[in-house]
Amino acid sequence: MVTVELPDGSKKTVDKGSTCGDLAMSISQGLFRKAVGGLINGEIRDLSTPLEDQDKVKILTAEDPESYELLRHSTAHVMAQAVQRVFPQAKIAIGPTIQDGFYYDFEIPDHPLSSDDLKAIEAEMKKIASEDQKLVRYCIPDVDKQINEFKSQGEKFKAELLQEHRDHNPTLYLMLDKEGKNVWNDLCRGPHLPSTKFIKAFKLMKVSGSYWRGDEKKEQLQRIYATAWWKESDLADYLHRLEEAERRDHRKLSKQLDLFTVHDEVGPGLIFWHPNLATVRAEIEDFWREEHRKRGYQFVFTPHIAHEKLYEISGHLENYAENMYAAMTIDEEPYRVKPMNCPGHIMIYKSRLHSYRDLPLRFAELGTVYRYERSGVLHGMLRVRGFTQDDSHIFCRPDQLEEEVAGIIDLIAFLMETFGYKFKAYLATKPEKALGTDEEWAFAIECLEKAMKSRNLEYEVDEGGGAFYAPKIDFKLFDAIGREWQGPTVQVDLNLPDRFDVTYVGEDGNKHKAVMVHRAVLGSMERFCGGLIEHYAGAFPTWLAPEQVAVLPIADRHQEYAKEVVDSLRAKLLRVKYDDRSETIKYKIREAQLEQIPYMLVIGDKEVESKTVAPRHRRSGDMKAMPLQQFVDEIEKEIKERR
RNA sequence: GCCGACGUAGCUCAGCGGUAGAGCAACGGUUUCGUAAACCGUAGGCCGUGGGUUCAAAUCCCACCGUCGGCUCCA
Repeated sequence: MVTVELPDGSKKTVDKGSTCGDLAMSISQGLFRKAVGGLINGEIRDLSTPLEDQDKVKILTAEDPESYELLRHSTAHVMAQAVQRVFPQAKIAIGPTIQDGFYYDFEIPDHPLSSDDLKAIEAEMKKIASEDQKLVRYCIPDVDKQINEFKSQGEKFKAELLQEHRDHNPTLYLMLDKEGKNVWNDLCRGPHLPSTKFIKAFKLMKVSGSYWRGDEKKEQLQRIYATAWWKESDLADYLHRLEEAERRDHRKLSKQLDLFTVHDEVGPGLIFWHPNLATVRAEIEDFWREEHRKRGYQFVFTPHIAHEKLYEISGHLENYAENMYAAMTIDEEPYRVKPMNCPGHIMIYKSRLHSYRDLPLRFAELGTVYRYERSGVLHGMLRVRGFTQDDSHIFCRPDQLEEEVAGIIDLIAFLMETFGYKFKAYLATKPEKALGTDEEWAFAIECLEKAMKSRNLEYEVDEGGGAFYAPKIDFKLFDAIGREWQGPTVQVDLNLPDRFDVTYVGEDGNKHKAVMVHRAVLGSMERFCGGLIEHYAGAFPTWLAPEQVAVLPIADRHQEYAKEVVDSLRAKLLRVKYDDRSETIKYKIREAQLEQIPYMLVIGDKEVESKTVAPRHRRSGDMKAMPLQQFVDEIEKEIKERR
């Protein structure tokens, strides 16, 4: 007999050799019918897994979030089987689960997959699901024999994987039909659903290229992305979420709201900010400068090109050359367009000697840099070749590091909250290949951790995730619809202070190496604003809105007073659109609404007579008429509070 | 860079071997109107670029450029 512990803490004793499924059955038949797997000691396992004494077991059903792993992974196998039914020449590679779904990579010689193929594969998958195939775990008794079998089937990828995993108790998952005949199998660690009958709601999403093991030098494969859910309604919800994301796409909104363009004549990845988006950016930059000035930052400007010597010293030519544009020759000397702002800030620091009393120095710049990105990765404003970083470099003494990092965390938290982003922090520690001594890494990481703790900032540790030159804190942002964005970063540079000999004179009269912190809060104006467009779905809060108020006279006779209203609003520095065209009020409202202008002021006979305005909010609609001054007070308050 | 899809009017799209189309926007009139589309008219295109096939190419083929979805990388 073995005794296991259930999630509620109770104990249950079952026969030796009982499986997770047996346990479910012993609890209730209903549970057994719904059971798709087990969570044994925190690990997701097959329902057929034999239980050991003292195991902590939870029976997984479709109700448990962990069960998606089983569903999607098994659906991936069903898809692979279907692909090989439709294309017998297809060879299978790997098929992991990912966020919201899974993919599977195939090599299908001389047949690029089309959307019609996807339909055919999907139809075949439905068939397999209804065949109620059993998924059965099978330990490979003779690895060499199995490798040879894979090879004879032409499954070279599986053979290669098995060879690699030969010492890790490799398993196959067999798929058995009603008669118990093995109709398909895949080298797989599992776990899986007991049967394909649970697979009901799935959809193949798209095909793309990929490489075997993500290596461009290896075979080019075709990847099918797909999603799977327990219920049709969940699938429908998911597809709806995708539509919502598409509706918010910053490139699409840019066309509707006239925000930015790129031009063939200029080049890909180079952004033109139209007046509307430039207004948003200018507001963000003003806000940014204000918050930095409050926190003791000093603003600097640095040149856009520099002699190659600078990047030789910084090491960028050595480590970063593939992202830098080719040198241009000026007076027979090689110059480069700047890919980063740090060397420039160091030049300013090094222009004179610094006493320990001078520190910390916090240099900040909205610094525009240019980096070569391969053509295939460019994406609207989110991935471009020229962009402006909200860059800052803090030079301080080791004893000041913790406090400086804490100050940065405060700034980050304040800015992100203002924009309505939720965030999560990750501490990235020393990678295998790294510069700097163990002591330097340990000290920097300790300071980062202490700073986060002092601010009660929760964080996860990303072991070995640091840059080769720096331990760092990375922030992930979560937008209005829960999507993840790369956010602020704080890095303690363990490289450049050495390369540039960045020092200060200490109390003892000797030179000491300064600590250099690199940080970006918004990241780049391009990516941040692109993300904001999607976050707000184009409806910028009033303080950012390109136009804050639309003044809409109903008929021509109202124009005189409407113009007065416009002038007094403009005198308050509000951004006002005046629509005096001879269109109906319905039409003017519709247009202002589509332009996402926060407030519309309708001016008709009543307003002219009583010297009021009738505001309409883009979301909440018609408001009560009020004196102009009252409206001004309210909107000014809203703007000041950056709501 | 690689794999796949796609480039037709400012925008959204139809046309897919035989004289370039629609709606919206723009422009000109008429209308003077109370909370998401008044009416009439005008203009707008080397059908991404360059080659080829054909009596004839937006349409078929090739190359290039760009965009999109991925691979990879990252602010």
